[in-house]
Amino acid sequence: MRYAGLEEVSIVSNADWVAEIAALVGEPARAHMLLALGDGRALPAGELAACADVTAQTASGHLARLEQAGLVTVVRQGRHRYYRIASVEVASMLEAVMAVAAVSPPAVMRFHADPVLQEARTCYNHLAGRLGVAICDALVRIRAVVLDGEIAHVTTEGLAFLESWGINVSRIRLHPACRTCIDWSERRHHLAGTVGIAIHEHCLALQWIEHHLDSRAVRITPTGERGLRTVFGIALTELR
Amino acid sequence: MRYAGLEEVSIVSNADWVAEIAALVGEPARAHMLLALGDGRALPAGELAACADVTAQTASGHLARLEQAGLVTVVRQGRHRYYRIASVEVASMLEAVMAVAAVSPPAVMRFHADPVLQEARTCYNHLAGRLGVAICDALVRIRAVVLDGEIAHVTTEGLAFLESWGINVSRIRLHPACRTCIDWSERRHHLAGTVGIAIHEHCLALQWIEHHLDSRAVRITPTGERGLRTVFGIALTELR
DNA sequence: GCGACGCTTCGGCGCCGGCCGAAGCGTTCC
DNA sequence: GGAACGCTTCGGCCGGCGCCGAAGCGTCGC
Repeated sequence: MRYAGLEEVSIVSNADWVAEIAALVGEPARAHMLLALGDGRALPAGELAACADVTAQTASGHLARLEQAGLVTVVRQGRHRYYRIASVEVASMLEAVMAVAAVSPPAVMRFHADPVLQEARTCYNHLAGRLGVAICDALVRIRAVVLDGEIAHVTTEGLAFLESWGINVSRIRLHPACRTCIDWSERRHHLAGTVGIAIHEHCLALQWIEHHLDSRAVRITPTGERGLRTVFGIALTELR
Repeated sequence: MRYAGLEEVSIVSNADWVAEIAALVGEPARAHMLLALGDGRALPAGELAACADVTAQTASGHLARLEQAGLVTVVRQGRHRYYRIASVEVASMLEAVMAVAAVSPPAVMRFHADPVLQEARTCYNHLAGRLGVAICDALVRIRAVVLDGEIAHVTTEGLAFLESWGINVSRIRLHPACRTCIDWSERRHHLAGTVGIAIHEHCLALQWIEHHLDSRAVRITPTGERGLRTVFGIALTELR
């Protein structure tokens, strides 16, 4: 039966294109390179080849395909070609695949809970891992934030707290809520969106964290260790 | 240099697992079957084989791999085996891949804008396509909802509107905000999360929409056509 | 100007995975 | 009880893809 011109139509070619995009990620060397770029940085082709443990020729071929499909962008700088994740959509897709990988059944569970990435890392533009989850938990504990499914609502106390910590909350005050990510390593939530990005950027500005040179892992500095304990009540030992 | 026991460690085995999950989606026959299940329904293996245009043996092998990896679950009912998407994470991953596929560069753009799926479909548990986007736009127009990146905030007027339409807003009132999805077919937002689900379920309850028997497409009934015009100011012609 | 470096292109090889025909198992209907 | 149906398992074939050595191009440092 038909309504208003609706017809029964196959979704064939969309599935083919979805398969093509997923297949680009579904090859270990390419996945390594994409995840290496996962924290938003730009890396040269040689370094990506090393990440993936393949030769420059192999890496070059893979990167060409990723670029043609729009998953990465490339900028030439002298003899170097710097690659980066092309869009937030691509980064989100990688996190989504990781979220699925993290909840795979124990029988085939081979997802390596890398202690360093579990402890603190960036999730494209915000903090993730145990640090990200601990900050989220601390904000919930002091009722700065209320979790509701995939949304985190910032309370009036929360705005005051963030402001006293030094974050400019003028934009957050307009819409005191943000997205959360399901953290694949902890299987709990960390803050994403406007609040998550603001916290990440503020931790960098305070030099509480440093970005690892060649990994998504994030280093917590001694200053950061003290600050996390003082401001959030987070002991570094609880992140290990 | 090291801080607090942090060590430089490769992310090798995580990438391998991400590649394995993505590769499961990255094969056209499996992608067809997964997308066929994308609206949350359960389908028997034979029907999935037909969706993917492969024999029962081929479909059986693919489904076994999907089940082993935890992407689908299976329930036996007599001689039939009914498969469904295993979790919200898997559904989100499929949407994330589709979002990337939709924004691929024009040079390799082969994503088929299926008119039926573009018009109205379900996105796992909420409305998507032109209908989903039109409802979102209408709510923004009457200031029932304010968009802020990936978050949609429900205003006081919005709560009143939804309540007068017949939705129980007691839960939404607690946290008047929800997630949005980037609609791959329209490249604009539609409402997901609590509000998106509530709207989808209410449209079903009012019999404004019907689920298509073997597709993610959603049928808009004559009752729905009138209701959409009356309540939301949406003409069916603007959805075609 | 020349050598070194970063990276790309070309061509070839080997392996893996998707396919289906045949056979088999469990369930249902007559 | 036997035929039909839904689906799984087995075995084999074939095409595609990932790999790298060799060669080449553009850039940079001395």
